[in-house]
Amino acid sequence: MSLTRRQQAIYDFIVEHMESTGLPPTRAQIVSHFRFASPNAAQCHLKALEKHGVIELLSGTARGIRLTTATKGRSAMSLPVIGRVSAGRPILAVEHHEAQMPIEPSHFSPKPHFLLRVDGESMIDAGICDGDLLVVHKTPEARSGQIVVARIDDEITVKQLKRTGRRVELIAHNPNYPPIRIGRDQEFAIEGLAVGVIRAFSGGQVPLR
Amino acid sequence: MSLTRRQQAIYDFIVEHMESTGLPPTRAQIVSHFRFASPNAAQCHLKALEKHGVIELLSGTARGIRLTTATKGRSAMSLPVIGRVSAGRPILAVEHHEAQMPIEPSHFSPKPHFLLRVDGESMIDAGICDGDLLVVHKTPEARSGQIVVARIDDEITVKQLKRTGRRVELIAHNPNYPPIRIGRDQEFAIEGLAVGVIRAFSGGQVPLR
DNA sequence: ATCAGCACTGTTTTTTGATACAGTAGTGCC
DNA sequence: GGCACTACTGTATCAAAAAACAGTGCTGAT
Repeated sequence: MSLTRRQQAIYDFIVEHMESTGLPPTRAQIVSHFRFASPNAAQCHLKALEKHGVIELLSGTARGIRLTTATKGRSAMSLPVIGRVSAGRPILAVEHHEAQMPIEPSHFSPKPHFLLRVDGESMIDAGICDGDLLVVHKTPEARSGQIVVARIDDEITVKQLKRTGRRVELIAHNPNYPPIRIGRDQEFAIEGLAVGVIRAFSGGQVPLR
Repeated sequence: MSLTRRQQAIYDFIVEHMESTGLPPTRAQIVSHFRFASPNAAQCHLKALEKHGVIELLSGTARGIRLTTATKGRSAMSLPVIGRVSAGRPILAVEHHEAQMPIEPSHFSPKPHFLLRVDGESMIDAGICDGDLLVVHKTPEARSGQIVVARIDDEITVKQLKRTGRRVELIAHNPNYPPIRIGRDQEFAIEGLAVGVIRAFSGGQVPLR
């Protein structure tokens, strides 16, 4: 059952009012915004919205309007954003922390541990662009085909993992970058598994190929 | 100048109350929580907190307590996730709300208003894949070259905007999709501007081309 | 020793705000 | 035509809530 046009307007006003002032509106504030002549107009609309289940009215309390949809499942978790990783230092070292960013952990699986700023275009065909924040689950294990954050000697890189028998390869997703084969003399470790990407377009700029 | 132990407790109670009920507490609620005998105890504490600049009191309004910006920055802003948009209904209508997700608004510019779930592969060469959440700034205006959320008649689509003189074209970024030219008889509106992308890899699955 | 500031009690006044009751007008439906 | 439903006007009442005023006792600084 969906809202009528007028009910939607009332609902939008409540949301807007809460965002701008931090408080739900009173009946009187709804009345003055919509130029109603009677507080009962607002009251009836609120009752209708409650009947539709989109808000909850707390009887007898001032501004007792609660949004039922918005209140659900917000367990924001703040993850560290890792910037340029300097050689020879562990990836989560304090000096690599660029910022802290809240994300919804339940949106990613497995559980994310940190965000890594992507440097370079080598994974562009996998939809991972320069400057993107890669959402990473910290783990030393990964299956062939997964996108991983890997360390070769002291270099951190993001590539697709490919295991052929005992040989490990890191596949770039950009025709200009050849696959990387791990030599016997190289130190290799998987730092984490890519579980998501967060990108911000800077000023309407588009990452095109 | 920092808060006293007692003032901190009052402040914590306000934050906790707002998180659990969605409303700031009244003086009476502070009184009953701290077992005060007088409403003035609460009133004086609120005045002290306001003097310290951590809250703002809206004079004469019920529950008129606002947490100042310093504390607001810590908690992420929760944006609605818009799923499949049904024809003929406004994009932000309640029935399209799929979920609510906290994000860091300052990470995106201009200010994001909602998240739109991307349907289809038409923008894959711009790094926007099927199932991605597009971070959208709601605006009816956009410049040529920007990626927009547009409505043609009753269909919502994500494309790159191209203006050539008076003609408007929507460019897909996938060689299999031709550009869309807007006819004179078609209703066209820009719903918003893409300011970012959030993607979750489902179970190590990689979006490859 | 005194004074400012904190942390309250106790009381009163005045708004603010919720909510009930009684109606009116318009629409779509069967 | 009658009924249900939306969308209001207009009035009234009472509880919830803000906020002022007048105090008390304590602590720590000058």
